[in-house]
Amino acid sequence: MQDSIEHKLKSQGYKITAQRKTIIKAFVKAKNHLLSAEKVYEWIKEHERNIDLSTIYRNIELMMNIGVLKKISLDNHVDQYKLSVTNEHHHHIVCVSCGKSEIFKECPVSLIEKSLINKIGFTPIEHKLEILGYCQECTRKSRE
Amino acid sequence: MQDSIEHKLKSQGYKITAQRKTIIKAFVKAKNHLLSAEKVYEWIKEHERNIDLSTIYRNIELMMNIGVLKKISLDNHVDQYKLSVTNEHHHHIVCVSCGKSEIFKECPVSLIEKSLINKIGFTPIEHKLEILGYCQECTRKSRE
DNA sequence: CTAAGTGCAAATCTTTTGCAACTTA
DNA sequence: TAAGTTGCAAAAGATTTGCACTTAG
Repeated sequence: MQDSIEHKLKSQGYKITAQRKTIIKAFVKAKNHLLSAEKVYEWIKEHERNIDLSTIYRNIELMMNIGVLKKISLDNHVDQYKLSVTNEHHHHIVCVSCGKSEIFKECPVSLIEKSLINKIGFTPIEHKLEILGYCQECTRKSRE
Repeated sequence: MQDSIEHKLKSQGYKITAQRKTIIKAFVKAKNHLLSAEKVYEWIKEHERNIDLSTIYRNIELMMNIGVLKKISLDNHVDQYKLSVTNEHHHHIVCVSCGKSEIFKECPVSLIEKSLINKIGFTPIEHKLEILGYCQECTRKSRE
């Protein structure tokens, strides 16, 4: 995991710095818990040396660009992130209490709400579904 | 619409001020387009008198609290809002190009992605689905 | 009249950016 | 050594707050 991400960075011409390693490590350790930039910063400050927040933001962006990190914005003005190595389409079940998230690949909501979630003991209290794309008019305009 | 919202405010002991009326009007006029606080501010500045941004924020929060406004956070650090009078469970299809949104009540994603969306000419490019609730552990803890 | 609401200015909070100094390959 | 990266400080952008003044009921 750590290695494969570093390899991916290296293969795209990015340098492997101590800071980068540490930031990746923080996400690997977090497993499926969502981390905000601030949380990453604090984890690193506690477990390793200090890394500037701006460095963390820059590397989070980098990791998103190379496709190993996914952003999840809830409604609280703090972006959260987690590693996402698979290319398969999937969604996340996020615990609003502890921040832990799990991946599910069976997309339709009906499956989710009924069996899938109950099967793992998750108590859904709310779900957000936004479908982004182009409406009829904008689809037409973009063709012109 | 305008009246029913004002009535709801009044019935809960809030005063009907000129500013409040105008803010509601902006959302009513916007129909199903999402509006950010800034957009509301600009619309009002253009069509009516000036209202301070803080007043707009305070009233947006108020309207969310009484359940007539819904917040939709996309990934761009700008909260957007739209009137939501129905109590029925529903989701939104949001055009990333023009900001127009539509409600759909048939929830399962499979329906959405297949027929429903194509039926209305919407071109989905991405969809966000977050299910919020409590994971197994937190569910257990909350029972204790 | 008086509690609620507004405008203004300043504060907060998250995220971004410019730049000089420092590393990695 | 050169291009990429970092830390620091400052900026930016969205949202919130304190407070004196104003207004709806």
